[in-house]
Amino acid sequence: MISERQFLRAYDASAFDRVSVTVDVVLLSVADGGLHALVHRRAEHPCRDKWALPGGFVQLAESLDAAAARVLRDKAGLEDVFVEQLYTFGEPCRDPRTRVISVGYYALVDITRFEQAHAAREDVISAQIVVPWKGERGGAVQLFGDQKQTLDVAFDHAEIIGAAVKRIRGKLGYAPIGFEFLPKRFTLLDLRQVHEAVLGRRLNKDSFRRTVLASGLVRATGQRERAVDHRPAELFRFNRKEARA
Amino acid sequence: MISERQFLRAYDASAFDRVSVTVDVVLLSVADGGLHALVHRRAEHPCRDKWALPGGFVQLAESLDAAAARVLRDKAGLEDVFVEQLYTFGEPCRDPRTRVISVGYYALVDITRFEQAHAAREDVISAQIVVPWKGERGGAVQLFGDQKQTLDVAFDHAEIIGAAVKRIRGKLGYAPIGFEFLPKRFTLLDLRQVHEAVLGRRLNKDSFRRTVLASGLVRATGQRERAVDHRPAELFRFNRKEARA
DNA sequence: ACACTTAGATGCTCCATACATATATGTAGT
DNA sequence: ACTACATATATGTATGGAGCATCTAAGTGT
Repeated sequence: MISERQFLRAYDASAFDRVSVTVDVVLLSVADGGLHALVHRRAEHPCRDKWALPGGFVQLAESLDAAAARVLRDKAGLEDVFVEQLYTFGEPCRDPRTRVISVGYYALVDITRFEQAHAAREDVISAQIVVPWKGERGGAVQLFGDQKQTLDVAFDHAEIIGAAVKRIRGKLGYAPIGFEFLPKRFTLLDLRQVHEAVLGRRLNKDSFRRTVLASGLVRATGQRERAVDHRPAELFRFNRKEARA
Repeated sequence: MISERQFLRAYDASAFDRVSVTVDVVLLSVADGGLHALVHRRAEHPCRDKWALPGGFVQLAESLDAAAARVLRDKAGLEDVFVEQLYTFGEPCRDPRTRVISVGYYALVDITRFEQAHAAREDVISAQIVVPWKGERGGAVQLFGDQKQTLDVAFDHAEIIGAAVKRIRGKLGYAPIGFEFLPKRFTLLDLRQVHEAVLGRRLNKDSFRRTVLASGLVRATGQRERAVDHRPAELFRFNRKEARA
């Protein structure tokens, strides 16, 4: 274990006109009517014991997208995930060690894969927890744990999470990204609840239904949900071909 | 003058796990019913004589936004410009010298300032020309000069320009960015022509008028345009206060 | 058989935009 | 001064999507 002071000295010595570039991934999912982001507790300086996004340095021969995929594979055990670049954060002092520019990404998974990622890497990273995002207050992103406990977030990662949420909120209106939060088969209620969770407000049941059916983005499977104590809803699939057109 | 070969050797020698980060700015304006981007002819290797975006390396103690503002000041003679981060381009071989990651920015100015930027720096950069953007063909961005001459664009800068155009096209629908292309006072025809140029299609005259007036984003000045051989239109101003709300 | 719950369909209203028409206000020509 | 012309500006109408209410369908539990 080395001190933060030692860290700073070691990094400063190698700093010239080149900088380090990292990729930080906001892994998002929807559960219990809210958005959740995956964070882990940092085991080392700097920001030790604070909560941080999974991330890693970009390798020399590796594209940014590849780095994001690698981070998801190594730190969350996930492959073939919907992932897109978000924004690049480059304030000179965002990392106390040296100049580190972070290219933010966001990834969207259904709750099953999210739980897998949550459980997968307890050996490598000390802990990973689910953090519901409750909205902004005074311009700053607020993260809450189970009992509305404010999280102590490392670096500028709260800002990155906030930017990710803002981005998918906007994108939900014109891009078929809600499906990424759902399993292969889902009911229209599931889809609407995803949208409500992302947007943070209730949506009209019938309008949502009509809009989605008219969009051609979903295809009925003929199957129905099971083990419900009411009329079972039909199960739909995401119509990826239509989404491209 | 040194050769491309010398360049590669010099840069390879200093390459380890850190990378260079540049900022490239797509300076856009609207004229003659089309979007124009500012590019200059590179005087040095690599990509000598090809057309490139104004850009520069990010300094160690400088934020990304500050780097973009510096590039605009030094290479285009512009200050206080609307500028926003676009996307970060990081393919390993996008620069033949070494690993260079480029944070793309876009800046929007009215045609007067664009002409200023065009004329300002002929001493430093060999030439700067206006490039109308005509649309995509086969997925790749096509750049045309005066006589539909396809430009030979340096690095992946055609991709960056294409991304900028796509971004402002989408953003025009929900953000007040069309005003950035206009002088302080403008007619509603001016504003509509800006929107048409950006979107690449005609808009309904009356609907546009009603929508804009109802948005509260413009404030009538009471003045009218002059020296036109028809009924003069009223001059409006961008209502920045309303835009924030 | 009946109550209960949610799914799913249908009709109506409201609002924003596209489209059409009418009027206003300047210049230019006679 | 009058008229032709061009564009600005205003108003009316149709269309389509979203919100809202109501009705029927199809399961479970008593």
